[in-house]
This record gives sequence, structure tokens and C-alpha cells, in this order.
Amino acid sequence: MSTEQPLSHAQSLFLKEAFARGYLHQCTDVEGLNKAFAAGPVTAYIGYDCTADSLHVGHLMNIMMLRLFQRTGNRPITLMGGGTTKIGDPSDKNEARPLLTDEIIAANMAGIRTIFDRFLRYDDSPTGAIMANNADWLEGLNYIDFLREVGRHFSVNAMTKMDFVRRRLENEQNLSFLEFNYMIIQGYDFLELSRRHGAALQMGGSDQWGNIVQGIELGRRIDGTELFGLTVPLLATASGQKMGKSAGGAVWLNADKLSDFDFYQFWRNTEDADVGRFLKLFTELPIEECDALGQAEGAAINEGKKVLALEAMRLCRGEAAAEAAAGAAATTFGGGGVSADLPRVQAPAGAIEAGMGVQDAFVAAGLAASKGEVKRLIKGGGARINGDKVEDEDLQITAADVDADTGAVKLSSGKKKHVLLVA
RNA sequence: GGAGAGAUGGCAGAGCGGCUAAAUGCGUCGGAUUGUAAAUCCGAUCCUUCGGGUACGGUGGUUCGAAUCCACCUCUCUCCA
Repeated sequence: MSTEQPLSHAQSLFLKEAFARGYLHQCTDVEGLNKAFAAGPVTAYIGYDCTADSLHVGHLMNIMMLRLFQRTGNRPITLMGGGTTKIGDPSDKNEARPLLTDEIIAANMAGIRTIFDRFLRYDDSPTGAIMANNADWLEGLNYIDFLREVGRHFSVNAMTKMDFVRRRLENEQNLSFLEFNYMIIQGYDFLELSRRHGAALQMGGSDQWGNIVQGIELGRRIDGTELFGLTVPLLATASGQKMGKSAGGAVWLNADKLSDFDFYQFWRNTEDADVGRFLKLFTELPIEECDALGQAEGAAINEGKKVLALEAMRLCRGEAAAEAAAGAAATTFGGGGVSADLPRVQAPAGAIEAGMGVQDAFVAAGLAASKGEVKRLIKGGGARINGDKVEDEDLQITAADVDADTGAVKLSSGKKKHVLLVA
């Protein structure tokens, strides 16, 4: 796509900026979309599954894009897949996954919403974000009416040519009718959102391209409306790793799923080659500044990583958490001191006073999954208590190990994972 | 509907009566190096009350002894119709 052409209207700011920051992958019709922006605020949506009670870094790029979309004078809709989650997206999966219950879906949705509140402004103004839930229209659908209105526009011939369908068919793996309907339902969401809220654009991960296009087609055929789609690129690290692992687990955006310290560390440990790109994607610093920081050579690039970590923290966890995590990192890695802002885990009541085995302590702190793992860690020289290497696998942790200031014992697995086990 | 092949640790994939808690690779976790980076190198990699206990799709059986042999069941794949 070209950014050379003069974009005389402020609304096109979004596409220009999104492109420059690296959010754009594919677009169904750049010219048409530019015109739409020129005509006034555009309403766009991104759909989110409710399969977990938090979103993770993999979702962050498109949340940032929604935020940019709003800041550049448009109205974003976050669509919760309360209805579609009951079906489960079959694309890219080889087997059907177990269906979630209503209770779990509702709980997941509540967890996910807390994240959006940090990034978007929800209100009734022309650019105020809207929270939608496709359960609102999917659950009340009348089967016959739906088939007559929507079903007739879908060609099974075409649907069987889709990658995931063909794969399932060729491998003779069961593809239930339920799953087969997912793309119809998702396409229908777009139609419904365009009717209810005037949504003209759907954005999403590049894996959603097919679903998005289906929705656009549907809108054109049934309502004769012109709809647009655009996707964000798949995110990987420079060395080719899929992004989003930290301290042994997914990098959740919710603080109750991943501590502020670990979240900060995730960004702080970004690969050199990714610094500039990630700054543009995950912070709101001016592009020139991102580029400058990302181009630093050698150890100087660490400054960029600190900025990235701090800024990403600000957006995802808030100012106070960002400062605290940065401080905790500085004391932990700089001075070797113990920061009170390291992740805290409560030890079983009275356990430390009574004397707690190291192995149990590490497991309790979540630094190891089993005692055998702790033994291996000790054998490998990676276990530390208050900074001292553990040599004896039967060592007892007692009240004497509890630091007066933090009221906890600092346990470390390797050089980067630290937990304060609170007595 | 007919004929074959297969199901092994987080994954891929050897093993085909005892030496097999099960080769090798990937992944993961430590260590070294370094800049809390990447790359590289080294080590570890079921649980345990440290006696043992679980484990090679499921259930029985043969055997002193089975992931390995037999029967049935479940699922998957390939070829033919």
C-alpha cells in the first residue's frame, strides 16, 4: 500500500499511522477505506474469543491498533464472542475442542473486559468505544429465518475449499456441523454489527482473513453495504520464535495471571533486533524516537528495552505498576538488593516458622512443578535463597531467613526468576 | 463395504520378550559466555514419604519376566470399491 498519496483528510491519519507503526498486513480495499475515513469517523470492530479469562500479548497488537483507531477519531467496537465461543473456532485446529460452559464463558468475558478498560474509552460520544457481545443476537436466532436470510448466501462448494475444511475432509477427521458453521456465524456478526452500530470495518489477526471476507460478502449481498477488512501481521520475534512466553508460561495481560515484575521482564528481555519494531507496536512514543532507540548498537540498546518495558507496562498495568516494576528490576539486577516489589507468594500459614524444606518452598512459590524439579535445579546450581546458592537439597528455611523489610524469603530459580515467599 | 498399517514420554520418532524410566531430535529448565539480548557451548529433563511407585491407546491373557507375544475393544491412517 502507498502512503505517498496526499491524504488531505485527518481521518486518514489512522491508516497512515497504522501503516508506519507496522500494524497493517492486508486490507481488502485501501482506496475505498481511505474514502470512508475521509467521509467521517469510521466504526470498526475486532472480535475476541472468550476461551480464557485474560488476553495475552498475542492480542496486544490489535488492542493497540484499536486504541490508535480511537485516538485518530474513530469509534472502536470490542466484540466479545460470548456466542461464538460456544462453538469454538475450528480453523487452525486439528480436533474439535471441548465446549465451554456458560458460566466459564461469562467469567472469561469479565476477565477480558478489565483489559479493554485500560486501552479504550467507552462512552456515548461519537468516538466512544462500544462493548458488544455476539451472544446478544446469536442466541435469539431463529433457525429457519437464519437459514433463509443468511444461509442461502453461503456456498458449501466454496466452504469446502477452505483450508481447514479441506484438511479435515482429506484426513477424514471429523468436522462437525457445529464447527462448520463457525465461519457463517462469524460472517453474520459483521452484518449484525453494521446494522446495529454502523460498523464498516473489521480488523483482526491474519488468520481471520477468511472470516472477515465472508462477512464483507454477506453485507454486500444482503444489505448492499460496503464493508472493509484489514488484518494485522502475525507477530514473531526476530529469531523466529512465536511471541509470548515468559517465565515458563503465557504472557497474560491481566495482573492476576502474570505478576508485574514478570510482565516487565518479558519486555525488558526483548531481543535486540525487535526493539525498534516493538516500540512502534506496543508503545505510543513518536516513531522517530522508536527508530532511534532501536538502532542503538551493543549494550546501548538496553536503554530502548527499558523504555519499551516501562511504556508497555504503563499501558497494560498502569503508571504505578510500571514504576514499581522498573524499580524492582533495577534493584534486583543492578544492586543485588531485595526489592519488595518482586512477585509475592504467600507460604502456608506457619510453615516457615516451623521450618520448611527448600523443595517444598520452591514448589509453593511456583518456581518448580515438583520436588524432583527443585532437586535438579539445586544440582544444576540454579537455586538461591536470599541470593545464596542452595547446595543442600534438604536445607530447611526458617524464620531466620525471613527478611525484616519485606517479611519474606527471596527464592530464585536461575538469574531471572525471583519470588518473595511471604511468611 | 473390502484389504492392509498404526496408536510409545510436552511434541516428533526409535525400540519389537529380560541389559528399557524407554535411543535420537525438538521443546523445556539450569550453567558458562554476555549487555537481564541473540547465537554458541555444557548439564539436566516421570513422581516419591527415597522403601518404592507409576508409565509405552483400553481391557483381559500367555510367561519367572511384556512397550515388545495373544484375544477383544476404541481411535487413527493408507489402498481398493
